[in-house]
Amino acid sequence: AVMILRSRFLDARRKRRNFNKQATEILNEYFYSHLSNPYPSEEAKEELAKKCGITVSQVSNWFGNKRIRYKKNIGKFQEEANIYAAKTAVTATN
Amino acid sequence: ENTNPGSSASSSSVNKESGKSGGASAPRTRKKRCPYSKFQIRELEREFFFNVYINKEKRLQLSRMLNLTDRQVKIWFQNRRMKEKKLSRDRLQYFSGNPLL
DNA sequence: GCATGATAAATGAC
DNA sequence: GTCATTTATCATGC
Repeated sequence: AVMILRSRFLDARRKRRNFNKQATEILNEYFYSHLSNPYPSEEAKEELAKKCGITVSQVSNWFGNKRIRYKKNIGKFQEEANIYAAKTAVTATN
Repeated sequence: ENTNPGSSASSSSVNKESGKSGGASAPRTRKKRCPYSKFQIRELEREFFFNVYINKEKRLQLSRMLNLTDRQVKIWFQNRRMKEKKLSRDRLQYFSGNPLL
């Protein structure tokens, strides 16, 4: 009985909701500006979580998914990579 | 419902890689993740309910019953403890008026 | 129909 | 042992 309730709690949490566009922007900006080492520290994760309005676990999930999906098909993310590369370049010059 | 390498008679299959022997052994590919059956999960959860840490004796017994390696059972308990810890953190957030979510 | 977030096996650092 | 992670799988959004 206890385990049933427990599994209910888990399954309920698994109902997924997409992040808002601003949060995705922030996460992608960090990812593509640290493409050589896309492993944010614990402090960086907390800061990203606060800025995005999500939990640290959700930040870890996002980076885990992003790293492997990027590695598996770099070509598919090339356009996206260029966009954020240009974006960070602009902010750097300003 | 399950094509697990453990569900039935097929005993001698996948694992074994004990090879640490003479040098040239291949890069030993990572074992492909195979989800466990409902029966296996039920028995693992049942034991986890009694004690979060499993001793070697029960581990071997359970691994034979479920057709898993003792290493798989050991790792399952490790992951299960981490899962329980995360659940505790989530419950804390849930009951402490956190404006997240 | 895939994109996406979360979870479940499996590895490795420490 | 913990714990961040990789990888595949699951469940949902759209």
